[in-house]
Amino acid sequence: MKPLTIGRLAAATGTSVETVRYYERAGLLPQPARTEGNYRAYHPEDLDRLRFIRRTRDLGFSLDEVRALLDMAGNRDQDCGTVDTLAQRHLAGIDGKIADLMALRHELARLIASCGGGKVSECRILEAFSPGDGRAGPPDR
Amino acid sequence: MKPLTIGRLAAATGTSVETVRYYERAGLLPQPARTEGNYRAYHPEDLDRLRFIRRTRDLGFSLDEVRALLDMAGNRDQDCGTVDTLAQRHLAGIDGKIADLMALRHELARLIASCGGGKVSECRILEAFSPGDGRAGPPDR
DNA sequence: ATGGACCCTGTACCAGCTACAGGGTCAAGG
DNA sequence: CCTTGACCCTGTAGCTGGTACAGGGTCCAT
Repeated sequence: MKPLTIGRLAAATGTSVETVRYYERAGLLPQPARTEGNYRAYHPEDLDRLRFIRRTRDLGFSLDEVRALLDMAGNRDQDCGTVDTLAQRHLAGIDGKIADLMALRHELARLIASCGGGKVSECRILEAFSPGDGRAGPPDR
Repeated sequence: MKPLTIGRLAAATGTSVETVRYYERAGLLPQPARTEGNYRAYHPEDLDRLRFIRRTRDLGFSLDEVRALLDMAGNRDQDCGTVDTLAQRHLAGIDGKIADLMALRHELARLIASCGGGKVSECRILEAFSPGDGRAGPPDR
């Protein structure tokens, strides 16, 4: 049966080889055994671990959070409340980001709606980017 | 009257001095004149320009986009359609991000709701992070 | 003249990768 | 057996948008 090289590991998880090595450097993946020719030789469990990492990354957790989650997942007898807490906090962060983007979106949409074409010198969008005074108009140079 | 030093410029626009210098390096702000003692000496127009930059950055435009917007604002006789296009594209990008975050948010909320407390070994959240098979559970090591 | 606030340049750092350069290894085909 | 090409190795630099020093110089008030 085929050895689990870094290329195969990467392909099986939709990761790039470089990213796998990066995760190793970052301490998310263990340093694997090496073959005679100094190739990384992974165990099938590493596949699970990497999939876990990808999944949590896809859910927007930072590498630090992923590390914490991996630790938690390792302590099978520990209470799962910490996991829940971390997830909740992450959810709150996401909600914050959504709210920020919505506000921004509305402002931008309002600006765009105000553009009636014409020359730059009378463009409402650019005006809105400029300071609120009635002076000379947008920045020089 | 007081010379417009970098500190004053920064303070007047809610920017840090370091960021102002960074914008200069990045080509967003012109290289200002220098005093005898090699201090940057700004013109009042630079204030406008920096405010423009801050405003567009707050609206989520990248530095590249800001540079483009500054160029457009400089060509006062040009058609403002390009500005509109850039803004529209930016809006679409924001909408995309919002959609992504919403999807992510729902998934995460679902996961959190599934957590009934207890030990890590039976935690639904961690399970959901793991590969979809019924095997040994979360990553080792 | 001295202290403190300000300014200067240059460099390194953050996340989370990505993209080389310059080599070594391995397996298949001729 | 040798070559070719795909893969792998390490190490380093780059990206975005700043932030944070270190180690110096300047300015101004007291």
